[in-house]
Amino acid sequence: MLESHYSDIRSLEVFAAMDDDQFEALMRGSYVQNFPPQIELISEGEPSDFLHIVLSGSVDLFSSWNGRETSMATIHPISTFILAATIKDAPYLMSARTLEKSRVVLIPSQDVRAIFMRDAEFARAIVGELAQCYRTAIKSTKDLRLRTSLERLANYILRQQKRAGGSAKIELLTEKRRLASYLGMTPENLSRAFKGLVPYGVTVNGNRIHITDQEDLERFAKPSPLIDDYRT
Amino acid sequence: MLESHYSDIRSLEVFAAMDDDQFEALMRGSYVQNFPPQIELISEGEPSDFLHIVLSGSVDLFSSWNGRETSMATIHPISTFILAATIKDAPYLMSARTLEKSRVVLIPSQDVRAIFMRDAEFARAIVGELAQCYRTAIKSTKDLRLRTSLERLANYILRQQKRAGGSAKIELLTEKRRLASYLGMTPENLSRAFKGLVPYGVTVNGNRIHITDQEDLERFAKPSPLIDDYRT
DNA sequence: CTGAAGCATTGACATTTATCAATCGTGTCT
DNA sequence: AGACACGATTGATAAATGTCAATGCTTCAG
Repeated sequence: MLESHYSDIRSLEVFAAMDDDQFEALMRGSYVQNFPPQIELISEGEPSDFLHIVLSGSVDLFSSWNGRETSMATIHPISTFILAATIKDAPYLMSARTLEKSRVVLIPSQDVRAIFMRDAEFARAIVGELAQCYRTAIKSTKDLRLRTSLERLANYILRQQKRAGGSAKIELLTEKRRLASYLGMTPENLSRAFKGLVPYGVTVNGNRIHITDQEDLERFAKPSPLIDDYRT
Repeated sequence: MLESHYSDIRSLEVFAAMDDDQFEALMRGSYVQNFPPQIELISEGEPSDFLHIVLSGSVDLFSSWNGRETSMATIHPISTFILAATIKDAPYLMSARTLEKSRVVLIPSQDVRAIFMRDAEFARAIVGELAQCYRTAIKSTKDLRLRTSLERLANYILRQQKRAGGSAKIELLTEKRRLASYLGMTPENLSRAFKGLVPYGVTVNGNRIHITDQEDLERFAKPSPLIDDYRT
């Protein structure tokens, strides 16, 4: 693998504290590949052969059952995904597909596990990462169980606004059909939900969202750090 | 703390491999307490002062938002809970209450974090535990997103049956109102869902569930190891 | 420029789920 | 035994969400 990405990857929390030699070893065994959009990188149920890192582009994690499909999360650069399956040497619970042209690092799971056993700093870093993933999953479950679809959309908009710096005008970076799936509803209902937010100070035009009444929206959405703050 | 529980706790996967001295140190700083039923042990949002271990009885993890409440999981002996919050030194995302008279070990979170930094074996064991928790959370999200309430109930019954050894007659160990909350529905709908399963070979009488047609139920429930097998 | 493809939107309708109120059943206390 | 408390069930109704079909709007290839 080209050394040009080393520093980017190294700056990830999971790899930051580990031993130099171990990191080199990990990188030497890994591959970097470019994928076109809509390529299925992994399929749920398969053994976890590689730990993945998105360097550029974006990746959708989704799951299927009985002919239905749901989008579980979107991975943006630079981050790893399916770390838990790699560590436990267990089958993937989600499938992954590129949303756009993406550059992805593949690190053989065996190597990750071997170095996990050797390098205590690496092990500790993985603890931090997994705890984060777990807590994010719990938050997402709370979002789903405690809120209606309208409330989920309202809070999603507020989260995106925060990520974008707090401006009253933000842009949707995902297709609406995928956003609908992510929010646990149909595209038709997402359309209606956007209309349902007009009384609370939200207007939509294509990908542009305009928050005309921040206070009103927040009063309706009732965002909570225990659900909506993905950093803690 | 009394030494009589040491071996029980030590046999937990998280504590099994760690250094003897470190384990002793952890135990020396911890408390064992007996709680009556319906006591709120922790509240979401609070700082995570203690790692908890249920020795006997059972504990319900639940969350609230905007006046609504949902049961997230039930903890049975012997297991830890809220490990992620302890390790990250972050606020609890869920509240916990005893369901029955319960014996609980409280280990100061500071001690856990200190020993986590010192003992590499402990750190690795925590990785295993967190990966497990994460994967269980993902499975539960898939259950919720991909299945109707009737399907969730059907699969719940099959999981309980497996846990109970596979007999055609099993007993519900939880109140129906709490089961309803856990399955993401109202008690009224749980009643109707049980009736809705009669055509697929399930009859209910109080706490007793009788699976009269195993094949039919499985054909309807379509259980999947990627959702319903909590061990992998 | 034009047509085809694909997503988004809308309306009508069906299904699922929640809510409210009443009733039933069971166990407990006196 | 009788009264009470409490969860479970039932029925009627409302609200939320999904489905289907038709239409609108962009984008992009030819």
